[in-house]
Amino acid sequence: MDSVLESSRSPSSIVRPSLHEELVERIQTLIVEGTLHAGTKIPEKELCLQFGVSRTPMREALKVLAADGMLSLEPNRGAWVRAITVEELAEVFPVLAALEALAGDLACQNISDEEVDEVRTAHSEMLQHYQNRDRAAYFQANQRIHEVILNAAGNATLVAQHRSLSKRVQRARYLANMGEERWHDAVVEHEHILQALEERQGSKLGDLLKQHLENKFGTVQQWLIDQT
Amino acid sequence: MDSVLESSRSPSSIVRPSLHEELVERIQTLIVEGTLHAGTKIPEKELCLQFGVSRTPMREALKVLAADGMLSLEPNRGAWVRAITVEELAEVFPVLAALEALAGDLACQNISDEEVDEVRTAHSEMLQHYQNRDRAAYFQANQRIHEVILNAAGNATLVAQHRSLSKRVQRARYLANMGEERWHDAVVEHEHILQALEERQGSKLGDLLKQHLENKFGTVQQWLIDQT
DNA sequence: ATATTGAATTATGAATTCATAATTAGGTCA
DNA sequence: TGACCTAATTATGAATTCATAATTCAATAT
Repeated sequence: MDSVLESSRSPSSIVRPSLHEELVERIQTLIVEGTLHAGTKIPEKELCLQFGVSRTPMREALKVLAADGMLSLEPNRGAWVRAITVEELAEVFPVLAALEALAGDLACQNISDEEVDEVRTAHSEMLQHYQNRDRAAYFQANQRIHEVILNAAGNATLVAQHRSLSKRVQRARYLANMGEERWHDAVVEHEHILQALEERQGSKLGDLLKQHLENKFGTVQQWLIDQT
Repeated sequence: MDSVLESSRSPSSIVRPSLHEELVERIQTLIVEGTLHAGTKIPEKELCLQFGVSRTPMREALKVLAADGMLSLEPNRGAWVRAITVEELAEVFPVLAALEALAGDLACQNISDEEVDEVRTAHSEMLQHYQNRDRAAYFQANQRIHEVILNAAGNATLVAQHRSLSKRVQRARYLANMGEERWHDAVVEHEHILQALEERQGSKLGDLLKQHLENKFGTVQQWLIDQT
């Protein structure tokens, strides 16, 4: 989980994250990027060697990641990368949707014109990438839109909870390619999302984001099933 | 955070939780019960002595608790029990409310008649305790109602997220006594909650739970402000 | 050839040790 | 007395060590 806490005592004290925090980040990245893939064992020793740390901070990091649901710890058998199941996906998406809905609602109360501009820009870029059928770039612009909205909600706890859940499904989400039809619909949905945001219609934006995510769920679920 | 994962390989394998897991539980309890109180330093050495463990599993537990927001780790200065601020309270409650709303909605789809009975029973007990102005017992019955609804939603991820956030505000929630008027209103709200549940009106139940929690927020916030 | 046993190997969980940073205590000087 | 500096003490972060559990692999029996 991402910590909500920022606890530097002096305003600009030198932030030297402890080893385990650094490791949590790094290992997370390895998982999301697929270097460490679902269902496989975490090569503790290797990772220690690779990162040049001892087992102590490495194991601290593994404990944190396990508490956050990224890994599972099998007693005396080590840490394993959690394979996301259809069941878990079906659990995570509604929760994520509820959090996004809240984010949308709050964002409309707090968002600055500059932030709306950011969303607009990312939206235009996304459209461009859609025209070019550039999935990777589309995905990135899309992510940015949701990120700006989430941050605009001005609720660090909400951001932390969302990120924690988001990470668990991020890889599946990235790999599950939308069909042509669904992709088109997604773009249309984003048009409405942008509009609701511009008009600061919080409740409506919340609903749209929720629906958008639930639709995405359909795609990801199908992909996961196809993976056997 | 609570882990969502259950990973026993054989059906009824002997569950021997690792030390750090056990410690996470125990320390959590110490915090919620107020033995370790907000703003104070965690006496690492003492706790090790008390629980008869070495620093290694203790520190693993502290890392997990910090990741979950219960503690903050100050580099080279140890772990401190996070003091909940009005700002954090204002962040946590809306998220909790959104999660409860979802839980209510899902619960109406999945809840069994037996579970509704459980809620009814707890509700009656709660009324009795209200009559007697027995705050502690009221609080407990109240907690049980919300717990049954949450579990009835049948979404382990949702339960885990809710519990994680709930713990952070649980102590404040417990200590903040409602005024006579608010208490009465809370009871009335619970009547409506029970009714919506019995009629399986998911959307309505969600709204009621959300509103109920937001009202509770008012009480807790005021209490926290009064604490200076 | 396959299944089974048991020793050798390896990995894990936890205690201990060690280097370094922070805190405390004691002493000096204004 | 009280502020300031330094040495001693203590606590922290991380590496290492150690006991035990799991796994591997060769040898044997079926």
